[in-house]
Amino acid sequence: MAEQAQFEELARQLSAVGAVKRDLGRILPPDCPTGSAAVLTLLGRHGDMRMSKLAELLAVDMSVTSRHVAHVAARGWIERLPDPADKRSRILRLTPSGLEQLDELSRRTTRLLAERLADWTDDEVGQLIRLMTRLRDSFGDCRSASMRLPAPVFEETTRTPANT
Amino acid sequence: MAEQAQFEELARQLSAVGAVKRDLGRILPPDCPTGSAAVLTLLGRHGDMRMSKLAELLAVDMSVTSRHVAHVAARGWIERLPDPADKRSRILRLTPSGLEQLDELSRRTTRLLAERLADWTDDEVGQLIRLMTRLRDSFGDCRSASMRLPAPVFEETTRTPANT
DNA sequence: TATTGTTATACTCTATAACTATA
DNA sequence: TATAGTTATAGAGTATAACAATA
Repeated sequence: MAEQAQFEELARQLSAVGAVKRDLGRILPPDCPTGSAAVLTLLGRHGDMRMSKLAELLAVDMSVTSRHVAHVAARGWIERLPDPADKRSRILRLTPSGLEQLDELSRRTTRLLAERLADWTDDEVGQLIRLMTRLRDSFGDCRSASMRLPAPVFEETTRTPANT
Repeated sequence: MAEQAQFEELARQLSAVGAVKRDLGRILPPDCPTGSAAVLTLLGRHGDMRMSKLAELLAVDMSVTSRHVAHVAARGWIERLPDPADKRSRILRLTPSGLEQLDELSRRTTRLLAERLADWTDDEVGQLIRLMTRLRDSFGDCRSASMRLPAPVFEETTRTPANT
């Protein structure tokens, strides 16, 4: 278990990484903000899926997902097919146009990262990816269906909750 | 130099880490959104500073900084002292009340991270911090006064800009 | 009655531009 | 003329709640 000072520093770095995300967002094509880019990326990586699945992957509320999806659908980058198994549901699928857009996103993002991380080794990038993925898992496991942990216990915590 | 697939994956993870940030934001005290928390944290870590310095550390426009600062100042968590060296400038300083608030932020954040990262080793957390810090530096160096690189060159790029 | 998805509303963060005061 | 900071305005992301259609 890490020390408190480390957790504070990690929180700081998590806050600060927003600047990097904004830099990446700034180079996106017009009409394709970060929310749309995330939708296209996830559809390209995981293939066709329903709204609810996409919302889970995005880790945002389905109302938010609905907005993003409407945006990319309006531009013809995805189509919303009826789900034969459930008429309430809709299957999301990238269109050829969406694939092109996704390629463009990929080119721009890759180019910026290659430029900025020019002095990083392959291994360092891999390490960062691995740790960020694990960080996400450590947080996401209590959201998704996994939930294999019985719920956090605070037996040893005599400290007051300090809930203001 | 890393491969393209790695950069794509890194971009994806950077996008996804937003979920973790939102989780951290949700546990903040009322009246203290993430912007305010960032201001308090940076003042606590770096001591008194001017608006412009804070804006640089936050890596956001000074207009944004001004808003956040106004918010925390209105709640008495910081004071804005005149700068004897420059009447246009203002020195930001945490108040005792601000220090209390900062302690509360620290407790909440640390508690959540300790809970979620319970199975992480001290070394793993340290690695993640180190790599995220370096990532930020790799992006930030072209923003701050450093600017030691002569500017990105695209001599070899025959590819069209594709500025759609 | 519960679930999938949409829409309306509100809040936070951010950037650009116009403006004030001072250097 | 240039810089430090503020304010007005606008755009994007997100969450909650109310709602429609279907399971």
